[in-house]
Amino acid sequence: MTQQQQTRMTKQRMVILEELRSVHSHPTADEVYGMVRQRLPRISLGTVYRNLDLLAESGDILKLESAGSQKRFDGNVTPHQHVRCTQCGRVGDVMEPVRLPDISGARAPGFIVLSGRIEFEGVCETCASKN
Amino acid sequence: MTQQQQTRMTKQRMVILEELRSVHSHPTADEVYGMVRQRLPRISLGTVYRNLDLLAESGDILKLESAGSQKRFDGNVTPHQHVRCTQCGRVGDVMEPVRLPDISGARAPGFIVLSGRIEFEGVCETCASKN
DNA sequence: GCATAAACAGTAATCATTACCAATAAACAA
DNA sequence: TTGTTTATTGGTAATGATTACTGTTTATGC
Ligand SMILES: [Mn+2]
Ligand SMILES: [Mn+2]
Ligand SMILES: [Zn+2]
Ligand SMILES: [Zn+2]
Repeated sequence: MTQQQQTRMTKQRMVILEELRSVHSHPTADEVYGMVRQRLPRISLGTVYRNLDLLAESGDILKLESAGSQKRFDGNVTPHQHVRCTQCGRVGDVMEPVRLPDISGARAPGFIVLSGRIEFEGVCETCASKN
Repeated sequence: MTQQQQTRMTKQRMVILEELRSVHSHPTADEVYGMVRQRLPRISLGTVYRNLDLLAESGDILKLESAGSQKRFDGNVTPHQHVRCTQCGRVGDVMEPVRLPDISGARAPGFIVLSGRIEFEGVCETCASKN
């Protein structure tokens, strides 16, 4: 019988969660580091990474996956869809979600398909104004 | 009048393209390197990366956006959908594609939504048998 | 308070990808 | 065929994001 590992609510973890919930910007780990450092100037980047992973694992935040580039985090765990700017990688929330059609027909040899989601691409205002 | 930059069909570029077209496995750059090295033992990893990018830019191959720490490449450029194994990151092709609904209603403040695609997740045979 | 071990700060290591550069070889005209 | 041009190469160093390590700190329960 393995002892259930305790998790402690540290000041660092608390602040990371609060900061992430206070924005809609889907920041990267490095951006979270910048935000949190205003309140905890001595926090280390490693602590930010560790807690972002732990918070994602416990379901308190979302870890947004995308190939290659750096990962982004979301304090809003209610189901919603995302757009990614193809130029800078920024992520935004999609209002009026597009309903995902029935997935059950999707066959992929050698795979068991479990879920599907719609992934949007576009351009953010900042990048659009640069063109 | 800037002179249009020439592109040369080198042995390396040719073999990378051929090898990528000969498989359905959506290999990573490192896996392509392994495949190509059987025919060109002296090729460098940098050359593989460079050519994969050039081939993707010219539309001869696809650079997949799907999540994971490494990017994956596809020699099949005809439109199709992908599943990604959540355990190992392997990518497979989806037969009987699920039709993407009209996305023109998708609004995202601060973004111009340009496209959408369905991203599938699941488990590959290899990982499934390990459970 | 005191003991325990989860979590921390600081730092080194890893992994994927890019950048650099002198040497090589496609492409093309003579 | 030979020569000229310069895109591309192999080898290697550098970068950027993330993870691992380690001695110290601190949240938590008694
Ligand atoms: Mn969001
Ligand atoms: Mn494919
Ligand atoms: Zn942008
Ligand atoms: Zn798998």
